[in-house]
Amino acid sequence: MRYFVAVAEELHFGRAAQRLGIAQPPLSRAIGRLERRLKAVLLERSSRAVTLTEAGAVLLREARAALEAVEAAERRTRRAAHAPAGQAGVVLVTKAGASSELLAKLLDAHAAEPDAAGVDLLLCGMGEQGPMLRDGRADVALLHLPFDTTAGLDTEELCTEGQVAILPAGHPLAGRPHLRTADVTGLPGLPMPRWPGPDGTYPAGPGPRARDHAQLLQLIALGRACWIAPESCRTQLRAGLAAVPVPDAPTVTTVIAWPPHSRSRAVADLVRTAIRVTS
Amino acid sequence: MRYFVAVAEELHFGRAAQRLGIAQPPLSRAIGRLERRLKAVLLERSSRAVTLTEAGAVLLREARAALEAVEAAERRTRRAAHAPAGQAGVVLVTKAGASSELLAKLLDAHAAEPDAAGVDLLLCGMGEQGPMLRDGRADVALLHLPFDTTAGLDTEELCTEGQVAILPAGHPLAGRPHLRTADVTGLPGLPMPRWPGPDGTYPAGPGPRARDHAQLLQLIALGRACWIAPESCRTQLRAGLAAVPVPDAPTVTTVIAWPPHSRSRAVADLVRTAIRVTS
DNA sequence: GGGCGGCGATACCGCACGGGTATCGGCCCA
DNA sequence: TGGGCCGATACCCGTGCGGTATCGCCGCCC
Repeated sequence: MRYFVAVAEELHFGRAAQRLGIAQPPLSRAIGRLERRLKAVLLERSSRAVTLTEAGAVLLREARAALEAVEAAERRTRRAAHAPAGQAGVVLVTKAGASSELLAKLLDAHAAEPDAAGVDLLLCGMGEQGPMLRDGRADVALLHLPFDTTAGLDTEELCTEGQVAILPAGHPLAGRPHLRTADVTGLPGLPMPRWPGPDGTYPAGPGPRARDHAQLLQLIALGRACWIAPESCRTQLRAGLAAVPVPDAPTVTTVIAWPPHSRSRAVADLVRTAIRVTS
Repeated sequence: MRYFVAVAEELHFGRAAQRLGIAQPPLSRAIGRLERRLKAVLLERSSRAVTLTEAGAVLLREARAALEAVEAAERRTRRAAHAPAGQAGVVLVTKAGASSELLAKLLDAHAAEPDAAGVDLLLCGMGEQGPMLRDGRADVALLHLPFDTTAGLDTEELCTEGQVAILPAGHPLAGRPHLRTADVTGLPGLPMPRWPGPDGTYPAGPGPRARDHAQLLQLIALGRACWIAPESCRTQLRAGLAAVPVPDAPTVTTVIAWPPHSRSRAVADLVRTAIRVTS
């Protein structure tokens, strides 16, 4: 299956074999066997190009999910076994720089519980929490709707907040009591920065490129960009930045999420604590 | 992994091997290899009994999910390939005897769409829709909250309705304009029937045993039981049965659900049609 | 148009892993 | 203390997977 996913992604047996660290002939035969076993033609080979059939597209989606599931099984088992003193730790993942206040309250409250499991914190980029939960690198996540997707996860809502525009402190708009989204999106000389997608490339278009929140804030302080962010980030603004409420921007909901089949006691405890802290 | 799940469920190498159709020694070695590969002790063998370690319990949960995922991959691919004329069909699963009116409307509306994919209908027992979606026997399901769980599924709400008590036509309560839950639950001589769990066994306690809706309705008509069910079932009541609203019973929400990673065009079409039909 | 090069399939070979049978070793129980 | 149960080990065998060499096909370019 790993083999098939590699070929389906590369659409090229040679490169796929290279990526898998095997030679090309065994790969060809493996795919052939898979096709015979499933009694399905997965790839159309036309001597110049390899294309996915409809069945192949189905298998690609499903096989990715299946591989993630077995990776998750291996990783979680390894973690459970290697945990010191039989105390199974939980890995909590969230976007770097987001919800830091809530996070601090949650970690403090959880640490204060009797017989609390250890919590390992894992910070990631935007939109990476879902894959991390699915492939077992993490057990629980803090997500921010509507930016993150909760597809396939169990969730509990924690809190909602409005958004603010982050501007250079000296900017004319920084003194306003509030702004509309339209006021901020088209500012000459203050474009929204671009973020790298999951594949590491930046979308085309104008705007400076930023890799994380620190870079973003620095760009704004330098007067090269502006941004719209949840209110709670006001507590971590550095000098040279101003925040102005944007009432018509969508409200942001922070939720705690976990893969539905892995509701271990430790995860359930953490979720309960999170709800208690925010209610 | 299949091997480990078998042993973990049987807690007995001999029986597990038998269930898997292999001999016991290869099974022992396979588990040993797995433990070495994961660097984890999964089972405690004490010459008289086999018990799961904490890591073993984690792997059992995760491995079940992973196995379901690969089963799903195989099944869906097989279906996609064997579909006649390259027209990928969708399997819609729902509880036998539930939502039949909505179902009819949905199927009619969908068949009337241009270029609609074929829909295979699959009826199942209570609470079996989740596993069916997860292991690929079905692609979309109609669920009824709060009876079914939507954990790990993407859903769209379709409709909500109150519940009614189903009583023998001649029963004294059958003439009332409405009832409370408490009026129905403790009726002498009219207990709630018991349903078999997923493992096929009946919970202990009083009440006749029923295997499906037909048996249930017959039991009620015979004056041996009563039941509380969603309003929509009134349209399919046979003679000898009466339905009385129960305003304080929880309202039932019918949702359409699908596994999040498998949002194929055909599934998306069906979901859209379902929303249109019920809005 | 013919030679060339790229690419997937096939042929053939060796090893290693998964499966089988026979047997051992520890433990409970009679 | 011996028998029976159960998992582990020993040993053997076949299949499957991986490797190298080579073929067949088809665009491309000189």
